[in-house]
Amino acid sequence: MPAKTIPSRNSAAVEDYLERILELINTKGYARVVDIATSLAISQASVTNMVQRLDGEGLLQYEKYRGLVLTTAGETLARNIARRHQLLTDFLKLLGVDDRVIEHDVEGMEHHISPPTLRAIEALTNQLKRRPSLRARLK
Amino acid sequence: MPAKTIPSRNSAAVEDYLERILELINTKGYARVVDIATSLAISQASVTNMVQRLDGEGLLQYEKYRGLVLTTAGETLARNIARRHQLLTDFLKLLGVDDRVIEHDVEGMEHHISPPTLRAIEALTNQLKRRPSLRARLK
DNA sequence: ACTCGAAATTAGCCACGGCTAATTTAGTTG
DNA sequence: CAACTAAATTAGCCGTGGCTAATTTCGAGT
Repeated sequence: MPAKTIPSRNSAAVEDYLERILELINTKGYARVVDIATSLAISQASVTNMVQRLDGEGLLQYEKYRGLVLTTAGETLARNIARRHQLLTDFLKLLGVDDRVIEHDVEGMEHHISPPTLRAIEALTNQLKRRPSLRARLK
Repeated sequence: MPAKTIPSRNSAAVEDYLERILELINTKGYARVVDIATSLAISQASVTNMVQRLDGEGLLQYEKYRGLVLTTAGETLARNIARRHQLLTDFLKLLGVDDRVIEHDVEGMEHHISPPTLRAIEALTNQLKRRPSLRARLK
């Protein structure tokens, strides 16, 4: 059995990067530094920096000037982040929150929702989906 | 009409400080640097620093070695923050999330919930309160 | 009034995650 | 195949918000 990876809490920034990288790979087939930078509205230099860090943390494999791919660990993590993002978006959508506000708030809060809380919100969302009368009462 | 205050986005840190300061004032009648530090689990030096900044931003009045009081602006802001915190806590409580998890998650996410989202969650919470059968379905 | 300990402050440091400017690389194109 | 341009990288900077260590202030008690 190989050495365990140190837990190393993932910062909100790390999660944001992974989320966008996965999204780019899913939609374009690859994630270049310039695309990540544009998507996150930050400079290419900042992206290069972070990508090197994520490589060091084993979340992606990166070759200078060549490109990057997510590792298994990185992809698994990114998928979980994306799923959490989608769940929160669906939830707020059901509550009738405006799309712009949803986007803004989810981007902020998603990094702070633990698995148990997420499961609870998921259960609630599912109930809400099959109770249009209840949803109507929320306006 | 006096000069308008510059919007100046309040950081999560600023909100945390104001929240604790109001809580201390409400429970002990005053908020000393040492109490704020203990409550936030950070050093007294960090608190002194931030308190000076909050004074500069007009959220509290601070006199070296003497103490501090919230300004009207600071108190109003702190009350809104506290209310948002309570609302989120109540909501997750109704969902059956564990108290420890609630505390942790609310502390993280509270700073990212905008007023419209908060209102939507409030409305939902109120419906949930009068539907024990629905609540039961969430377990 | 003095002393002494707790509280507060200052000075100087650090990591994070941004930035710009300058440089290097790679790929396309004439 | 040489040159040009877009992409990427490096170097060096900045603000935020923590920290420790050293110093200063305050106030209580003898």
